[in-house]
Amino acid sequence: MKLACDTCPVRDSAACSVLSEEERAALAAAGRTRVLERGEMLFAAGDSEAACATLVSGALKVSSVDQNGTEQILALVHPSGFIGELFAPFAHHDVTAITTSKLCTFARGDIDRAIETYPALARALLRRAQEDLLATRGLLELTSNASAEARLAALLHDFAAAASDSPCHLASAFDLPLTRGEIANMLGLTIETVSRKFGELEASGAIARKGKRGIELIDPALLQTLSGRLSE
Amino acid sequence: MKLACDTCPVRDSAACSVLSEEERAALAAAGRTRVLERGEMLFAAGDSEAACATLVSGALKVSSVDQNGTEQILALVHPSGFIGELFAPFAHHDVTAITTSKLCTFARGDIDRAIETYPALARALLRRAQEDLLATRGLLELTSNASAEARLAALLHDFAAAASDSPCHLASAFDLPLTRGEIANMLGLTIETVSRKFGELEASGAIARKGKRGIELIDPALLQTLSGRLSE
DNA sequence: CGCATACTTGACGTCATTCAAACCGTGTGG
DNA sequence: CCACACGGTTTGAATGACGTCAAGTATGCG
Repeated sequence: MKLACDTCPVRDSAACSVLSEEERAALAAAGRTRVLERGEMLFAAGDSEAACATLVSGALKVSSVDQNGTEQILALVHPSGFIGELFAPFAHHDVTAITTSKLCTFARGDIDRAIETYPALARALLRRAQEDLLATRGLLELTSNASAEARLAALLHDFAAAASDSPCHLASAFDLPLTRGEIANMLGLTIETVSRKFGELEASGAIARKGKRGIELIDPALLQTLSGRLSE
Repeated sequence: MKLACDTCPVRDSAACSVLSEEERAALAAAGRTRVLERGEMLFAAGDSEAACATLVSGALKVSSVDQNGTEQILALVHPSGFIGELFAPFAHHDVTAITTSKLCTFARGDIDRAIETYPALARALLRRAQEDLLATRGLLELTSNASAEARLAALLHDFAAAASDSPCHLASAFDLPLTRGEIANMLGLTIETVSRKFGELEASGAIARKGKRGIELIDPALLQTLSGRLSE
């Protein structure tokens, strides 16, 4: 499918937003849009010709599978995020849709060429890479030291921030983008522990559960306290 | 101090190696070399005008301090590595020398200008950022699921690889670049657990300890097995 | 209606932490 | 030269948090 940049919801926030109209059109000629349903993979660890992509809508997870066969979620990708290891000969991780996702994909060679041709694009991708690095280090801080309760509280806090429109406010109610199992994989816990801690957070009055996925923030300040983070 | 690129040990591997002689000279005019002793900080979390730097020799750690006051090591930087958050208004983490380190530092404004002027430099930094991302995700995989023994075994394996000259061989003996406390902070463990696991690794015949810092690899294959990693 | 998938809950075991004490190499001062 | 203190390390015993195993409860889909 051809790209339709004109109506793209992330045209002002994705990496390609730094290009001029003509440059964008030239890049778009090489790209293809693709839709992935939940569970479909963009590429798997080990793929040698893994595509690169900008996420237009939906959500992806970056994960790996260790020798025990358990999945470990390393990052979530939100709309306008960029996926792709530009300099590695093969992909190191799996990338999978966690909700129906629309992507703008490019062959590696085309992206390589675009980076050479449009220096601004290289700078934009550099910026994204540094932001990804920061996010990954945040997850690392979380999973290394904190208790199970603190990890879950912090993750809920992040989800509430991501679900909100404005960058500085929390959404007071939102749906979990992940299953319990995925939350557990992300936080380095088990499903059972996550489930128990959800119960404890609800009992403590920090949150309320609405069905399986719905979360309502009753006491955001308490959640923040439990997460063990200073108010940022 | 002025830069002396001609005799720089990382002149062929650092980000600036992609520049031509003239370009490098122009960039060097803006840079300053700096030496940090163990424990000295390049910059601290929150600094608004944190410098950027290429590490010439020695080793650095990137760390943050959580509200309990415990340090969490997020990454190690080896020679030819680049440090600096180019797009953030302030530094998010501390950067500290763990051995006497020689750096090539640049003001943020100068680096910003260089990235605009030399597209190849932006691409080189993009590559480094993606490699850093990969390394951080590796540490994330390690600390999330693995047992204390597996974490330590994997870290020792990495150190052995880093201490070796050739990228595919392990050094058979090397000195630990970190104290027990730093290893513990890096792996999300306590000093006591690290010390115990060192004892168990030695008892199992995988390694031998020579003094406080020295490590000799007796059975690298066993170490790999204990680390729970498939042979890569 | 029946099965599958996701989630919850309980009892029990295990591994890492915690608290406490001893150890060791090094530098300092008597 | 020895006594001493100090930082880093080792070791031990007890506690506790999370994992494991196992059963039971929704929710949804064919």
